[in-house]
Amino acid sequence: MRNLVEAIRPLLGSVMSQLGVAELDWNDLLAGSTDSAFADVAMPCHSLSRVMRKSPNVIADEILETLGSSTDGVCEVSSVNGFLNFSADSRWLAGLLQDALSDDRLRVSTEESRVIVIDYSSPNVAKHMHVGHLRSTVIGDALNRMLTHKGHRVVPENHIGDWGTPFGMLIEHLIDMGVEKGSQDIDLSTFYSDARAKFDSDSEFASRSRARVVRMQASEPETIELWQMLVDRSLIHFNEVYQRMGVLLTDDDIAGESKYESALPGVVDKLTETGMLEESDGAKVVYLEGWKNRDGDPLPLIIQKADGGYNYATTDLACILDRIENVGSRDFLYVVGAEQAQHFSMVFDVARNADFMDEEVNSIHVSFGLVMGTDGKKLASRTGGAVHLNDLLLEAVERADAIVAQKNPSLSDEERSEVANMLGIGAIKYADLSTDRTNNYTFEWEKMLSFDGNTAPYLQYAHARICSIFSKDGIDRNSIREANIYLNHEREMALGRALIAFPEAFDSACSSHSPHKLATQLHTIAQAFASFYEVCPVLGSEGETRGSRLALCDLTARTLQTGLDLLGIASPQRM
RNA sequence: GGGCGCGUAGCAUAGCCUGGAUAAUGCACUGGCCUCCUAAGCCAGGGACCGCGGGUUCGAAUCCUGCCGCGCCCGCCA
Repeated sequence: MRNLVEAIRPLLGSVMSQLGVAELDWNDLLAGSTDSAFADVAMPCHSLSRVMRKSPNVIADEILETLGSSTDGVCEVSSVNGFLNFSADSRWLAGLLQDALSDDRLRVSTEESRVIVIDYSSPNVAKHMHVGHLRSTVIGDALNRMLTHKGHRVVPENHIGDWGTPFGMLIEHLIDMGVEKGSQDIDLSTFYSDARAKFDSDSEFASRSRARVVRMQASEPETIELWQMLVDRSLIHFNEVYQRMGVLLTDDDIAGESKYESALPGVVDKLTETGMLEESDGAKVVYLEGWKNRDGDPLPLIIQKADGGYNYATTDLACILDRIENVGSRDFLYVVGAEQAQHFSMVFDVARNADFMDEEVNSIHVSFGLVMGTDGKKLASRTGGAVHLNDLLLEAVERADAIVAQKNPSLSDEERSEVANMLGIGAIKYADLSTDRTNNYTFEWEKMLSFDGNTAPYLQYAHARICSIFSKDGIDRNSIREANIYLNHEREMALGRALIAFPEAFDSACSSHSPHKLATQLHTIAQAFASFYEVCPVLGSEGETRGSRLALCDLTARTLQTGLDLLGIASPQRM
């Protein structure tokens, strides 16, 4: 109820100055009510007792009296137990809804545009994407969509694991497999583990692999060609998964570790210049204030290993420099699991201390918890290995297909298959996005695909129901953009309140990088709609009521569709 | 041992940043509602010492602090 607070504030301001209360003493008190049963906006007057030397009850009464009729047409005001309660006036609310109705952006404002880099997904070359990449991909993609909608230029960066010592064995394995077959034929499901097994058991293979790493780092053309085959094969796989998921990432967003390889010595040089770099057991490291290891000794961030190789930390630092110097961004989001919190904290510290980032740079680790199985442990396949993401997506669509076939047999095979795709993928994404990302979440098919509760299908169903109203009577949705809205029924008011809160929920979701705040509001809207729809006939009503209700339906559908789209979830017209 | 995070009805969660009233939502449970726009739904009801103890405050799920429990991280992986 941000709008109502802002509408009331000036009215209250003049009253408070009449009563001789300083702005500082009351300004923060006016806020959305904690319980909508009381009011939309409330002001507890208890802390004013000290200033006004009266009881909260008397103060609230006095303010109410002084406000007089100034709030007419905006809200109704009452005084209860030392609280001033403000309830939105139906005409005032209807006015806002009409603004939203005629607005393509549904009253969502844009911010001054910034260039925001979002680091997400980050699968590994020569491996299948697995469940470990799910949350980063889903959350990162939602943030990409949300912040773009908020007016920013988002630069997605997909830091695929495409470099480092494992590639020696991967390339040698590729040679053993018969390169002439072409990269299309590489079977990623066992490629990495086969190579690893050979590396561990076959010393001849292992030494070839080590030699190959050296040749790779020397950019030997033949080796790079083989490496490229592995990358290309993997990109085909990544893109297949991204397309199935409906994720925005493309090959243009690939920023693998190899991209920064040539910049790594420069990072070492720069850190050497600052005098931060120290030597420890042959490695070049930075010691940071406040970090201790298990034994209580200072814990370093390793910049260059004793063997001359580099770590992830160095790549991250090179990447930070690249973003500032080449990408032109000062806002970095890292959508990476919570277990890497310490790593990022240390990298950011070094980057700031070395002046790679000044105070204007916002570098944020957007962390998230684990995907858990119903057994309470980290989700794994029956054999204990990582669950392949593609399998997970296929199963979701398959399960959705079976449900849709049962619930709505009238759909054609083609339409059912489209709908199943939207429902299945939407269900997986929504399950992830609808709870606070910092918590672990439990992966449960039955729950996420249920049509009851805070699930994607429930929201999609609400949207589809509205679409069917319009298609039933062949009403052109654009024709009601200028309709007058009248909120005469209690449930129309409730729906109106839910819809009005959409922009502020979205803003809050953006600023805290928490998609669940948007999801929660969408669920509230869908619930309010279902409740309204039950008792307020739309097509069966007449005159201005019919026009008004059609407008409410259109606004609800567009809000749900927009909101789901911002989360990366499709809204079927029928289901 | 140190650091970070989490702990809210049987289960899953929101609210915590920025303190405010009878702690919100969903699942599950109980009872009602389809000659009527998708019952894939709606309405009503029961169910919570907000992990435990201190402190700050007129007021604490929310802020501070000490415990307890769980998870993750803690030197050449990413």
